[in-house]
Amino acid sequence: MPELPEVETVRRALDEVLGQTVVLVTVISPSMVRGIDPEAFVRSLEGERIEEIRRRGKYLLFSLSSGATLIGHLMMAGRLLLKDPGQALPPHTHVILSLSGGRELVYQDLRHFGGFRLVEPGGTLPMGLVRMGPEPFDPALTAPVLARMLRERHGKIKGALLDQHFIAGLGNIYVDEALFEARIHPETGTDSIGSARAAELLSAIQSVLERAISHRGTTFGTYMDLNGRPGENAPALKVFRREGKPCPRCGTPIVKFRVAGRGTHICPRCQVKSRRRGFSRRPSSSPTDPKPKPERTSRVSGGGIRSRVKSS
DNA sequence: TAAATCCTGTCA
DNA sequence: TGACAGGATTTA
Repeated sequence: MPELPEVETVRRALDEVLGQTVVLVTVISPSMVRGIDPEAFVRSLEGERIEEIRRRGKYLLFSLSSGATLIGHLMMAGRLLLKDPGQALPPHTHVILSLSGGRELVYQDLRHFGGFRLVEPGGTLPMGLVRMGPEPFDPALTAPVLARMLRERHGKIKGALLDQHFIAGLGNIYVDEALFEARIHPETGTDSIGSARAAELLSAIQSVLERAISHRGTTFGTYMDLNGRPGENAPALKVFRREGKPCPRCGTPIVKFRVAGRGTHICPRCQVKSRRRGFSRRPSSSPTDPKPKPERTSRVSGGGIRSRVKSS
């Protein structure tokens, strides 16, 4: 599934088409063009030169000569492919951009979840893009900043990391990997992660993503890069889709369960729910244990003091 | 904040 | 044959 490393891999390969002009647009599946009439999409896009291609979170943004922006999202099964006109169209092809360089940029999507938008200058961007959280490699995202973001949020850490408004670019694979790397249980409350562990988490997120980018992404099923090559990061994964296999750190079998509606993989020994002193939960709670009782008193509100004991 | 939803191929 | 996979949007 394309997450930040996969989309970044595609973006880098797309440098090849910079400066080229879109000479012909073929929309095979009108539903893959969103927020604009497909005929208007074709009319507006034809003749545009591609000036710049950026990535923001999991979005691809093509800056065009008129000032408009072509926005693409691969969602789960979308693929961009650069091919010669003679080559057969791959199955599930929805949109084709024929480029002045002689090649064709093909969008295929097995599940019809992804697609394109075209935003005119001054037009409204998709909300997901407007409200996108910081990039994981943004220098402004320091450990203290992340620690504060976590303190100000409620809910499970996995839910927060999957939320693009919280932090951009992570998906199920790299959230599981980063939490393993940082030894944090995915159901840990965001507001119980202290500054030290927030710093470990940020560094885990960055190293997991860096390694995946250097391997040109992770391929399990459908993801391929612009030239049809699979990514090579799968063997570097330590917990994702490795249930039953030994934890690379301690040998304990990896377990899979469900958090935030997603399949979640952890080492039950390395990733414990809470390590805070003074809050020792029942001796050994396994991830599949049903919660005995919420035992949550109403949250402090209305002038309550939020962090009185452990200020960072 | 979190669950339901969209979609279709794959696996049990 | 039905559960499952999953990112973003919508709904509660």
